[in-house]
Amino acid sequence: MTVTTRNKAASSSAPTARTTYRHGDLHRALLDAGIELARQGGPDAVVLREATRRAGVAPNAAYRHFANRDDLLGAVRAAAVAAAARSMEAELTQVPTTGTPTEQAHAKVRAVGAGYLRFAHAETGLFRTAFGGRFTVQQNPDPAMGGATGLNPFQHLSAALDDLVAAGALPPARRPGAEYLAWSTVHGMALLAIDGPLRGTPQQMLDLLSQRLLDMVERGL
Amino acid sequence: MTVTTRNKAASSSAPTARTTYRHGDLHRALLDAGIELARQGGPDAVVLREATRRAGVAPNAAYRHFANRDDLLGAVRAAAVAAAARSMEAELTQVPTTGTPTEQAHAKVRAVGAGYLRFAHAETGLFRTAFGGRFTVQQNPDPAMGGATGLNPFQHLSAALDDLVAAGALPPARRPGAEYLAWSTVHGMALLAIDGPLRGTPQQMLDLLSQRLLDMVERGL
DNA sequence: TGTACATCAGTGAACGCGCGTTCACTGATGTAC
DNA sequence: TGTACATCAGTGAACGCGCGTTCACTGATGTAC
Repeated sequence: MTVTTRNKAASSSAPTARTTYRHGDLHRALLDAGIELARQGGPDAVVLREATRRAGVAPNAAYRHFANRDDLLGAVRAAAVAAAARSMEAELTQVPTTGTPTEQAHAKVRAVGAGYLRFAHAETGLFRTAFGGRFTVQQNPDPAMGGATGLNPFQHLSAALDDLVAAGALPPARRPGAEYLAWSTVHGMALLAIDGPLRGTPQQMLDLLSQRLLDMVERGL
Repeated sequence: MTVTTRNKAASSSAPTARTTYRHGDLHRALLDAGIELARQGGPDAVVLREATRRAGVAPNAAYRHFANRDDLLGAVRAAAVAAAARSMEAELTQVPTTGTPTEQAHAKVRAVGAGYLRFAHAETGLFRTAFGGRFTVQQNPDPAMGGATGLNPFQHLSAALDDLVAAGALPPARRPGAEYLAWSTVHGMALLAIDGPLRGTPQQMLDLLSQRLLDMVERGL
């Protein structure tokens, strides 16, 4: 590989000096920079000029790859939603395959909720980017919002609730709309812990509250 | 009343031309303008220059009454929290005084939750100002955040849960932290309905979901 | 294999915007005598 | 009751900031011959 080869490897968001006139993969670099900005400061921190600065490029170069600032933010948001999906998947893989179908189904619902809360806590900036301001995660979504399994967070939750019905642990009559009841609950707690009165609460206490919250959902659904 | 009398009546936020050099009650006028801005556009819309514009005054005149933009926003936020408290109180007065203590206690908890959700829906901008970004509503709060009864939203919820324990409908062991479980639930639904996937859902459907959500909380606590 | 050329990714300079905030001021008001 | 004066609420002008975005450009790259 010669020095003047298209530096596809230079796609990191670090402001390393380019050796080539062309960047190589500026689209990716801008997206990565945007994701990093969102990680640290939430959606408002996704500033087009700052992303180009980090990519080591003139501000207007971004317009070769994104229509405008909103377009970049949308791409960052999709990445954030996908990261949330992956967090859920990480919890889902921990669910033991032993136990009755009912136990497994309950464990899956808890895993989805726990993954959501864990993501909110561990990646506050991305969480706020994904679910903070105006957002939509539909049933027929942007594939960019899926995790490794291709399912987005909403779909993971739906699948878990479907399992609950299949296992006979949730009356079918109560199934419609149950996503929104469950989602409301964890969403609210996530936000109270990030921005609200639970901010600064010790992690141990938050974990306890989260468990009680998931108990409440199981019992209440 | 002569023309040059201090126009204390001119404290509305309307940009009516002043007849006097002094404004009369600019503090109030700026606060009212700020509240109106928050009503329409949430916390970010509380722009100091716009508030002075609406008060018919030079931009820097605001600094006679507020330390800076954040100070004004804080005052607007307190007013928004107080408005939320009043919304809860409006629901609480509807609770019938007939019925067993247990029934009444349950009804009060529902009323507090319903007031919160109603406020979020009816006054979206104020709701987001009060509970949208970083916020705190403590147990020993700014009295400016209380409603007509002097209690703030958090205190209303706490009182309702205390009643539930007193009526024997909630085991005392489950009382600590129950505020946060209940609050999470309605907070999450409020936000999903304002900014999230439930945005645009018909009011009828939202009311139904809200009732099911409150059912879930009652059953699950 | 070498050369001419079209493409288009990134450059450099500039724009208008609205914001929060500071400065030295002016003039209406209320008070002390 | 009238007058001098201190107070301080609101003025007018200006600042620096960083943003998103547009313009005409330049020069590296890949391709057609």
